[in-house]
Amino acid sequence: MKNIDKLRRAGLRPTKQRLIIADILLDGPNRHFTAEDLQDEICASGNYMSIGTVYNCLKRFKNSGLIKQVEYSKDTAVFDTNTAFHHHFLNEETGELIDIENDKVILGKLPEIPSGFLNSGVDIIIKLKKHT
Amino acid sequence: MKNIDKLRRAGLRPTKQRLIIADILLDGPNRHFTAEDLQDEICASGNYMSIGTVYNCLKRFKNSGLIKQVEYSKDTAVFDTNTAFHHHFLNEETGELIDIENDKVILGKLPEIPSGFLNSGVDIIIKLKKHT
DNA sequence: TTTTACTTTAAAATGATTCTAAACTACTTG
DNA sequence: CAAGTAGTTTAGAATCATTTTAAAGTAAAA
Repeated sequence: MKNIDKLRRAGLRPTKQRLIIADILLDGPNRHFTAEDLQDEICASGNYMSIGTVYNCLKRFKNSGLIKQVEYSKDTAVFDTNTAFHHHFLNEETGELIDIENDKVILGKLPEIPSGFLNSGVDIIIKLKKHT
Repeated sequence: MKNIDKLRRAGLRPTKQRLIIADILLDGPNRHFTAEDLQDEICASGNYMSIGTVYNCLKRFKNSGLIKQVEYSKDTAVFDTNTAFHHHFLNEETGELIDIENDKVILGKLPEIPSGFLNSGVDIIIKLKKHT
């Protein structure tokens, strides 16, 4: 599907800026990135976009389900083009994330959910350090 | 053990400020809190401490293993007096965290660890929404 | 077209956290 | 205990990611 249609289908007006971002994010392989990473790529592709617009587009892409945001990053927001339910390895030294497909993990036992609540998703992070 | 000894044992010089914080954090039941929460409690206890000192003490308490920091909080750093290995429920509406003791969760299957690395810890977050 | 609503922009504002340099204090050594 | 020194606290400035603002621009609707 063309990116302009992905945007329309997601309920986003296909502006020049959103198409530039869609072309970068929605075609290639999955990746993790920050707003600044993306702005650099936009520059590298010969375009320009204010950082405010980058943030604004990322928020809308996320709210429309075109991308996800990684929940457990400290200082800087990290986004993820993999919108499937999945988990992550986290390289503690570099901060690099690696996807773990959902079927690679099985939870054998879960705690009782507090009454009045529903489980609305489980995030698993496996931290990695270099083997000595 | 007295808090002054907990500080000494952790390798921290027991200053007036660190003792105030130790008295608040290390005696009662486990809790999750931000730097600002703690500063409010310090005020409520009739003391005063600059926010810089609060942050500085929290960093040192954390590095000394007296407290932990919760890894997956977005805007504001959240600390945890529970230093045992454990997981969390996250109330998505309020941001409230609830501890999950480690033995309440069993991982039945784990993905293969990337070569050259070691698993250095698994964090599990179970997100909660209100039951309808 | 003309209008209307939504977007983009630069720049200012915000909010959490860290840094700075000076004043202070706990511990060490003589 | 006296004096030194190394670590600590402080207010305030600085930083950094992110959001807001208000004006100018643009896509879709009428």
